[in-house]
Amino acid sequence: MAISTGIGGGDAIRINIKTVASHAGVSPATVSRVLNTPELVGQETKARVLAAMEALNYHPSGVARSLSTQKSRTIGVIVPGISAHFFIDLHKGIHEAAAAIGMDVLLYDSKRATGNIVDGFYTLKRRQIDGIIFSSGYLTQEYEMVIARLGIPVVLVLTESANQGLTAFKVDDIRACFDAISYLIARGHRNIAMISGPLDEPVAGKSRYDGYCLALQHYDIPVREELLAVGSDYHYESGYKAMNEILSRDSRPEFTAVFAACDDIALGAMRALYEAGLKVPDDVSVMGFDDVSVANMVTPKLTTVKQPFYQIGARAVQALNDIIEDNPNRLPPGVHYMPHQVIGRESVTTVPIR
Amino acid sequence: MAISTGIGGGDAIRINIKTVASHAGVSPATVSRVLNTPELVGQETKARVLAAMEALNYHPSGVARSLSTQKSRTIGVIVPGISAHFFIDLHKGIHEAAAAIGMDVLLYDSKRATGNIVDGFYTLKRRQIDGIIFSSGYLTQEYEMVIARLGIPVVLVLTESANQGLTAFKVDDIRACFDAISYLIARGHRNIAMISGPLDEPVAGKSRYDGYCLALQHYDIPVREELLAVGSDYHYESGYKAMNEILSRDSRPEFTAVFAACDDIALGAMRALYEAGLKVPDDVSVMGFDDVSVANMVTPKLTTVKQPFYQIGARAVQALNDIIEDNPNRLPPGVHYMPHQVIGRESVTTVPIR
DNA sequence: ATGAAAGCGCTAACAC
DNA sequence: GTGTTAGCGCTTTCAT
Repeated sequence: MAISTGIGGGDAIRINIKTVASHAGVSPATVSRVLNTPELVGQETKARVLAAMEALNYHPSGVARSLSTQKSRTIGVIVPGISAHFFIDLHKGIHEAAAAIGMDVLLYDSKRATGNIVDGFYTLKRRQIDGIIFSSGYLTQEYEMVIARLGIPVVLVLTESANQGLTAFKVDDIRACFDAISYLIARGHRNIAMISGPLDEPVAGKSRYDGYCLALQHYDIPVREELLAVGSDYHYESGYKAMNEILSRDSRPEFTAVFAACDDIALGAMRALYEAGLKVPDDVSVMGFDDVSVANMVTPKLTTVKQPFYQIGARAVQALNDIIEDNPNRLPPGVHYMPHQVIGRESVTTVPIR
Repeated sequence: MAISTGIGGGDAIRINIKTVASHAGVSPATVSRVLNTPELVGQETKARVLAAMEALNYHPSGVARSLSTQKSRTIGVIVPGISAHFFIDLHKGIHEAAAAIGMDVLLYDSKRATGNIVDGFYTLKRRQIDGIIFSSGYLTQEYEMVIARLGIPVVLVLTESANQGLTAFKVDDIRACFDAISYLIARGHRNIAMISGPLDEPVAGKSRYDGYCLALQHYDIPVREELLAVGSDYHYESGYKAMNEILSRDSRPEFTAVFAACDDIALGAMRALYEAGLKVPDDVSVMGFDDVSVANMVTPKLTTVKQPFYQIGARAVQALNDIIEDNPNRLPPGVHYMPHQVIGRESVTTVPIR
């Protein structure tokens, strides 16, 4: 006998709930109770158990617990790459909100060599995560089907889904860009160039350009094609290249301001302007989007539109948890817009009247 | 009977290994085999099982597997805050290397509201993580004792431990700073200011200042106290404040270059210099440390010392895995220095001969 | 307030 | 090549 319940003669003795129980002279159930519902345990029994845990250096197994309860207290986060400045605050919001409710976070990079997005869902499913926060681009029908099959709660962040069946948190990109351009127009700019992201990308690509167009039209300013350059992604280099592309067009268009689809692009554009001998903001104003931390660390400090990444992350885990716990007052599916804000700094100035 | 082995009349049928087994007309063990050691299973049996999995939309439970194998294929990472630019590449290295060997990563922020470092060890222990990568400052004796009690493999990153009992990966900070200062001296600088981190912090604080002093001494240049400002942390604001502090000293010391303990500090210093009407690099050269991505996105581009964060992260997970698997050719404990590199860009220039 | 016992879903000897 | 069975460490009715 002696199924290795304790001091049996073997290798390193594994301290588990049974060991603690027998050491404290109680049943495993009681030990479990002091761990989970201490109020249901008698004072002195509890004390004995606690002492035994301490003495035995006991650490309850989360995986055994998860197997038994069918919950892992873990949320999975699917992102496209972990290096964007972009994601720092989002992760912080997610992590802190998760920590606050005793949840852990498992990150899945959908761009990593061996995987892709669908793989991410499967991987996280295997891990028994309780829910997923998804921010890896537009959520297609295909993904929605996978999610449905898997039966995992999913909340979207910085993006939205094809048929609005999932709850999502993001900024109103069109509106935010409309406001950005209005800010520029209010300062006298009328020839405003834009460096967009890929236009076949619905959320940060197309809609930000749409916002730009809408604002121009609203103020009766013609949208001119020669003032647009489409970046191939959202990085510094793309901004640099795109700006140079505009600068080197046959008939170099006049413009007093540039609006970039994100801060990194704006920084690249500023560099190109600098190399072309143009001063920011004296010769041309530059406006970014995101308000990543570096926006405030460069000279001139970048005027931009702030996305509340931290809050978006935090709200997402709350919403996800509400779904997981089946909280009656959980949010309905659909996009929930989070407030953006134009942050005026140094890279935009008023156009001198001449 | 019918322990809910399958079609029993209940709520949502849970698909587990048994369901798949009976559906395929084999035993659970065989299903387990096609999952783990497919080569030991007959061709057509395997096919039947695979088909059953597909048909039933089966996803093996990682937690049950972990409970059974006593391994979670997860590594924990303890960091002080997740927002430093600093950590982006490190995390990328860790994540990609981990993904490559089928491991997941659980991040624990030691600065998060409810926790501290010791708490982090306990939390991760409960999660049954297989090992820990620690980068939350100097590893004290106290922490080493906790680690020993917990019996978890730990690898250090960007830091070291009190008694060298753990394997660690980092740059040789003293040497790296020596090289940085030598680079400046080779370009004619002799009056070199430094903005250090807190000097009571051994790895990035004290040792980087030591490297600075050593280099000066090596070239017979006196170390002058009025050329040092101690930052209260490693952020932009500290650099800004520290630079202003030097600039506003009673007898403003002469200097042609500033060496910062990290890039963020360097950026703050550049701002202070700019506001003081001093041009970089014409009036004063600035040298950073780290080579975070923004170093290359500002104008003038920052000359700095590159720490190979990505490689450090990747090496750490390899080393940790070797310890976990008890690989015979695993690395010995102690610090393993990773190569640093001076990256010459625009913020440092040669001192004009006068 | 506490105990007994049956699972949670998988793996790993050990048989055949 | 495949099946049997005993756990892995915890939670959770159901008794008492």
